[in-house]
Amino acid sequence: MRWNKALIPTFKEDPSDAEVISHKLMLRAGIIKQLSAGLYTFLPLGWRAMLKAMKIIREEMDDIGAQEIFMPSLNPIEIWEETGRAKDMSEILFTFEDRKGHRNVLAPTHEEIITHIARDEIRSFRDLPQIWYQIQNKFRDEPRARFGLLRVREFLMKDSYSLCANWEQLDEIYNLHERAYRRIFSRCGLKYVVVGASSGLMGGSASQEFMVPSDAGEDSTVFCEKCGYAANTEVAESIPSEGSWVEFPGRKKIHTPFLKTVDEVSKFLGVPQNQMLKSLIYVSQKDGQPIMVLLRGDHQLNEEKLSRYIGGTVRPAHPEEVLEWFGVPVGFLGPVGVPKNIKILADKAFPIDKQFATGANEEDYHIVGWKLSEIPDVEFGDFRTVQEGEKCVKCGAPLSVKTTIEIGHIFKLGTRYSEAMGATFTDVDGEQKPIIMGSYGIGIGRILASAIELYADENGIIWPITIAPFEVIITALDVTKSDVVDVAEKLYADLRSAGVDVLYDDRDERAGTKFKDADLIGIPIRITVGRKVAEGNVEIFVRKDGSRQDVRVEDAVNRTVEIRKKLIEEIENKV
RNA sequence: CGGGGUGUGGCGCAGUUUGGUAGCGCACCUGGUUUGGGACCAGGGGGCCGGAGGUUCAAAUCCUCUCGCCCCGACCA
Repeated sequence: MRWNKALIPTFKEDPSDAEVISHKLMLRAGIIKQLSAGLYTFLPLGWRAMLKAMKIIREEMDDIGAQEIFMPSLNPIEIWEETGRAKDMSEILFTFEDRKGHRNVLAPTHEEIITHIARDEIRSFRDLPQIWYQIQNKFRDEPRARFGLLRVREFLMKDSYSLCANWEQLDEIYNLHERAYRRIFSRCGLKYVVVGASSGLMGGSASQEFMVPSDAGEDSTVFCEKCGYAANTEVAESIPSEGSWVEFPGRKKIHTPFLKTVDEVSKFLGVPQNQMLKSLIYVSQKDGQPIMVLLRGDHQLNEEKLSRYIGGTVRPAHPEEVLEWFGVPVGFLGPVGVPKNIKILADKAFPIDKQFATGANEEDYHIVGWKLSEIPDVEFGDFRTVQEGEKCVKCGAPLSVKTTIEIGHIFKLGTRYSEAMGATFTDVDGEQKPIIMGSYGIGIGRILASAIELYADENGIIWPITIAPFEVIITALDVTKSDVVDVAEKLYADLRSAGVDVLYDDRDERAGTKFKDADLIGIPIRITVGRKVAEGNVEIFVRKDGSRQDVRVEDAVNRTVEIRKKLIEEIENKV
């Protein structure tokens, strides 16, 4: 491609409404252009990088025997009602009526459509297993699109689905995906970790996420440096800190006017924070019933864990609701003497035989000296969020918590969809059984964003060569000089013949502009054709390490091909 | 959805407090001088100031409503 004729709108200044590095650089480098909140056009450079990533994905998917298909994004809502997800996902589902008045959805994912195909086409265990995948735009009405390509409302996803006759097959195909995903992300030049995750709205048994550690990430992941344990905080476990505990001579009610927070009350009573019992009220979205959750005062609730326990989403109760149900304002709640119909859950990190201090269910009063073992009908579970520094459950080393970008997610779905939609097959024993499914997603735009987050420097993007929009840029300085142009043109033609992706900067711009632009858009190898052609030389510059070398014009193509090969190998060797 | 911010040529911003009909830098066009890290000189084009309504002789500026975008909190590739 000749830059002179290309659409590569670069900017010197940071755009005002970008926050994270990848977003700023993608806008500045002419990779993407925003249309509206969470909607972006991929400009030529961006789309070329996307195509590179897709090529890698297709190769690896095809390699595990997956078959590429293409499903409609426009779906009648009825199919989403069959599985109940029209309701479960209603918050993020784009829906609208067509001219006949039928309700439609723009698909946020494709389990339903896959199951629809499967229930018609799969008859026998002999038809299984199957892996079907597609690369398709997904639509999710995110409450808050942000951070450029990291969180958008329409995005390109590679999604695959496995259909199996038994659980062993599912394990096998799930593992195939895990391996394929490792290869895909490694070949895209990313650094990532595979972590245990929650299956959330997808349902199912096991799930793992592929995470790129980055400050721009929106997930938080717990890591053990020592043994390698890693899990999304939604599912992560840890050994809580010991805490310190005081003895109360007996049960007592204490006047605590205006003292509401754990911090205030613990100071006033002289009780360690960990010995305070924090009583939170949540509401089950399913039946609207209130739930009381008890935690150590120094711990934080994890809503995802709670909703998994409940089997449905939850929300914090409004203060008015609390007043209505308990007759006291938040801040003075406790498990002693709550109305009978209220479900009480306690986090297992609070020792059952230790005395606690908590609200008295009476305004301006707290109580001390009770134990959880004395509270009737309490259910125990893991409801807390792991905190930095707590001990690893596997090896006891201190854990760290980092933010991460989720680039891939694999799920063992089981029979949730096949049962809901009647997708069955005849097994060897002649029985009709629901197909056992798995689903596996990759956010392709996030691959690009992650690469930029990982490798950019103060001059701009540094693409891993495997997903770079171009592998080589020829920077012709002073295009008014015929010897420069002649050499540049010849290199351009010869490199393309050698199968190299080349961008030829043939613009009549000053050297500084061209160098800055080349750095900004992050092309891995730059060939500078300038005054050194007088001595028969050009310069080869490697973006990644800043190395430069002068080579004879006649050796330039070979040398460039060698460097390109080396850069690719550096990535491929890590696979 | 709640809270905060912002909207002025393609981009980044000033002007709004104190109404008088729009300005700066980058980019763009013409000519010239320059030419290995975002040049310089001269000239030029482009915006009725997010939208609607109102107040006023007069509105980017004041009032009302509305929309977009960004940021902070609950979801996901």
